[in-house]
Amino acid sequence: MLDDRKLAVLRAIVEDYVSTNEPVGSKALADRHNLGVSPATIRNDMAVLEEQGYIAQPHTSAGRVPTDKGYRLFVDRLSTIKPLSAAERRAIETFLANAYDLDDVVTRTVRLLAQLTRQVAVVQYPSLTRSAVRHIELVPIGPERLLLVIITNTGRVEQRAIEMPQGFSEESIAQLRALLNAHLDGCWLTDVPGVVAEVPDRVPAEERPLAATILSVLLETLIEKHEEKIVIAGAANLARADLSQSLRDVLEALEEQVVLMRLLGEVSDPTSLTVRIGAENPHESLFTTSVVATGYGAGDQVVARLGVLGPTRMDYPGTMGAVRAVARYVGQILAGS
Amino acid sequence: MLDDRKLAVLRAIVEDYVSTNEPVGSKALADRHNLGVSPATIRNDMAVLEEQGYIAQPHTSAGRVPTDKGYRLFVDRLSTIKPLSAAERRAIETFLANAYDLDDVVTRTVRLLAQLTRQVAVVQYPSLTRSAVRHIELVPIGPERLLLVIITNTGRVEQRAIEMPQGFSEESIAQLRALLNAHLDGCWLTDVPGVVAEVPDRVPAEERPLAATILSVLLETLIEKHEEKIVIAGAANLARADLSQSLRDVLEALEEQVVLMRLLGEVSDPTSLTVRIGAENPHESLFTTSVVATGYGAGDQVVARLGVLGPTRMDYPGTMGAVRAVARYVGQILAGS
DNA sequence: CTTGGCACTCAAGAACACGGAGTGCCAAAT
DNA sequence: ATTTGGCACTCCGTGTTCTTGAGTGCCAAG
Repeated sequence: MLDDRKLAVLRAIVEDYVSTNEPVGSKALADRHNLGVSPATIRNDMAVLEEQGYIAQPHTSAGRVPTDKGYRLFVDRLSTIKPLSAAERRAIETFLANAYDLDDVVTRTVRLLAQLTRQVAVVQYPSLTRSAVRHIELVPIGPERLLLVIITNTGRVEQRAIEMPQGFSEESIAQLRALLNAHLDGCWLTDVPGVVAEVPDRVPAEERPLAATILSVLLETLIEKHEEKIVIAGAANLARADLSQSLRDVLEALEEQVVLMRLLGEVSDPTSLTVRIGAENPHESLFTTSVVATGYGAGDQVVARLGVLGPTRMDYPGTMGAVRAVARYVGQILAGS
Repeated sequence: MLDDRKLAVLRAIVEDYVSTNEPVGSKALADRHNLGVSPATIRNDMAVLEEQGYIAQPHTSAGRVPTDKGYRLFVDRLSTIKPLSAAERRAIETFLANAYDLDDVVTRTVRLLAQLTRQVAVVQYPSLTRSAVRHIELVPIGPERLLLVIITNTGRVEQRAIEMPQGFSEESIAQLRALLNAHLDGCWLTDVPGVVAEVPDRVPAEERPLAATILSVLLETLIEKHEEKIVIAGAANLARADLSQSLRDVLEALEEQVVLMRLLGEVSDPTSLTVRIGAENPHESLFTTSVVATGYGAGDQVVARLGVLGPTRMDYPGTMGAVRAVARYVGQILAGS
């Protein structure tokens, strides 16, 4: 149906269009890529490609532009992920190696990714579900207020204020803190609810109401924070890509956590690269954009995802290379912690 | 030099231009505002205003547009801060009242402000300098790694990992933790360095190296985090305002912490509203924008600042009203904590 | 199946006219 | 001394028309 030359033509069209941002015609193709055939032949091929929906012309008698379907074919069959240059690798390494903090790792990663790809970078904080409790702290911050702090082995620190209208005593807090840590230390976060259910039995009867309040907040926090935190960087790069009118919509979409979640979230395979092109995206405002995402984590377990978003007219091989490389390095950093 | 009517004309020009986004001519002014004089008279006044640099015409024989200087005069002498509508007040109250967390307060505030003003909102986290230590926690998270957590009375939680190649024992950590809390609890953050200096003397000689490492990280953290955290929201609103070409530059500027700091930071009077118009801004990319900012905090002490950024062609009275109102409510929330 | 030739299409740009909003200035009116 | 109507003038924006050129589709010959 599509012989090799037609595929080569499609590849050439994508490459040229990505680099020039102008509809590409048969003559230009014949010149720039030595396909060994005349423009007329290319025209015939292009007619077929258009008929099949891989390319389109903006107006009659303009050059051709790849469609979403065309990009899809290009990504799936016509391109190979471009490895980074040595300089880029070094940049990643030095930039990430100096991070001293989970926050810092994430912040640096998102900036790095934005800079490397010259696109909007999106990084999700390591998931709580894959973490274990390292320590639980209860700190009084007022006569009727308590701060609950949960520290996980992935370095995340969750905090939450608790209102205690009935008040509390220092000792009962200390007791409860010890109890919680004894039971929950090292506990897989997904197992916490089960373990917590048993705790009240070990508490003296008069402390039960206090404990109940705190435990319910604890569970609530874990569930709420389950909706993961996401940071973005490089929004300015969107202005460079001429999404023109829809720019505003895209920016708006990027400010909604929910959309971001779905952007990275819905995946088939968590370890390999996911590329979502144009209308494949989960939100209408993003129909003129593409997303390249992947999972990252310490070792082989995926704890979160990261990726970039840009115009569908995007350098897929390069972007994919950068995303993959950054994800790997971040994984190493996390594993080393 | 400028009689009342000329000022009225300037006010009318600013108001019309802000609402229509088109250069305003003498006839339109005479119609829409009943100034009681003819267009010809207004033309004379406009000629004077232009000569003095308060207004300008984009092209010969176009209407007039306010200059930065014109906006400045408008803000200083011709406008009164517009109070919010009852509905808006209620919106603020319900939206902020449900926050359960410092993070949550800040996040909600910045979104609220963006929505209310339909501009880019910028909110600074409460400063550490005005806070006191509530609790210090040391948590082992590996054989050679320790997590230092500092909790302040403003609800901020700072964390930082510490590498301890020499290792450590549980007891010495517990000891040090107790010691630190005994000395630093309730201690004004600005006083911490002085107090910390005395700590080593109270530590058994064999623990000194351990303590020294931790203390130095503690100080470092306080100094580093001194550069405050800032969040923004509503970047999409920039796309609506037609900053056209410079949009990219503005977005880029907003991604740099340093610029943001200076945006809110350089203030004469910390409690009242600061308005910085066009070229008064500290960064060249922001010369087509204005900033309305103010301090906020519990009671009368200012712990941080917040504000919005938009095109110089901005509804100053409305924006100022919203910024002031939000700052007050946030102050109340913080005071209530 | 490929190629050169050819007529056709259409977007983008230049040249031009023109209507209109707005100005500046002046002389008359208040 | 200020305000006002009148008037000539300036340009911006818009619409029209032409031209140019890149690119196409088709066809007949290689």
